[in-house]
Amino acid sequence: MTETRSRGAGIRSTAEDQRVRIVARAVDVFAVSGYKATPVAEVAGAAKVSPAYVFRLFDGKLGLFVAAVDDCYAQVAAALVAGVGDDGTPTERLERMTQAYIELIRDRSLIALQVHAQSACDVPEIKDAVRRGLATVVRAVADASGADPDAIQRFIAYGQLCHLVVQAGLADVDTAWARVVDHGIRHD
Amino acid sequence: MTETRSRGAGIRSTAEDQRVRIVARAVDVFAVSGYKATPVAEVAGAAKVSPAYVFRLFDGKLGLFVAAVDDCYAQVAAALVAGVGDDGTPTERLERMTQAYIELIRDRSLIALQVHAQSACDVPEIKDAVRRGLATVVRAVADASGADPDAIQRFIAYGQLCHLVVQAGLADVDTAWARVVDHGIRHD
DNA sequence: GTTGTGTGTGACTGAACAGTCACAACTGCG
DNA sequence: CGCAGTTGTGACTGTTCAGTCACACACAAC
Repeated sequence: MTETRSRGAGIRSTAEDQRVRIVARAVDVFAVSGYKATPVAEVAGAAKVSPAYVFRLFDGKLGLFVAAVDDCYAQVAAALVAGVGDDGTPTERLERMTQAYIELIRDRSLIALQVHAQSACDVPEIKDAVRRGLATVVRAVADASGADPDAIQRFIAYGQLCHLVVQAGLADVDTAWARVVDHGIRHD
Repeated sequence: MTETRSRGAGIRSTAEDQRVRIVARAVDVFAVSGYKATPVAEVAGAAKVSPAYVFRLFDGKLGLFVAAVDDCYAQVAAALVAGVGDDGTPTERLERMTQAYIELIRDRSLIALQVHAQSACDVPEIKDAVRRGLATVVRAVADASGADPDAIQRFIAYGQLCHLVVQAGLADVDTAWARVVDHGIRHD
């Protein structure tokens, strides 16, 4: 099978392209209603392919969702690392990462998909994907910030708070309690 | 028990008893797989009644889920307030509330259902229930602790971190990154 | 041409599930 | 007794959706 296929590194077939295209759409589409409530046909439609083709390229709906979750966490880790240089104290770097995460809210897909993945952790493969993704993010943040464990834990907790703010749409709730929760987390 | 007397304020019919019985079971059952992935029949089975009866008592599956979420947040708020006296500084009271919340993890239902509710916020009625519940909890914590807004925000963020730890089952992950995330959050 | 390989789909099947409805069984009450 | 109200269910119905499969189309190489 060392035929016309990818010699060495880099050359990918059209199917491989479609796979990444579809995963990219899957992140956005699953972000709306989550794993169980989103039909594969909806992802297929968004990617302009037939549902049958999606089932050919992925190992069932579960395989598609897991691929989307993996991609999501990879994007998050990349965005966090990209948003920080290597100057300043660990605390300052962590602060810049926090701002980078808040910027991520603008496209709420990456946030929402994490929430849906955490919610679907009763499916073992999804729980594994969440653990993998979390490991990626925590390690990336630790490496790029050099902060101590307690500070990193607070950073993750603050991220989780952002998830709540986004999902509940607290920006649209003009009450004292809502302002307590989403203080400092500004988004359109 | 007392006969089926009921005139004037508060009709205490058997149906009302069943309603609260069923909601109690719904909290536990929905906590496993969430709104969309849990059939009403499963809740009915757990409550030892027929699915048809559940549909009679509640306004569809959505009404049942919303009732469960409301009950869940009420229980959480009650547990937090119950776990704290009125002695010590606000910071100390908040610390005791944090411990009370960690105790709640023992029965993971109340935690898991919150996650599922947040995940299902694309359904307007569920988003409203989450906002209501959050309002209840934040106000209860603010009143009972007397802490300042920033401290309360940190408390909520820490709660959200607990949700992640429980859903991902980090207690079963014996790696450095997992210990960073769940440090201080001990549960069986 | 034919043969082979990879991309892509229409048309199906089968199961799960929300919601309904007619009807049973029990309870007073006149 | 018959009548009315309330609790409770079995037996449906219609829909949605995951997954499959035979087939079509493209493009090589021979």
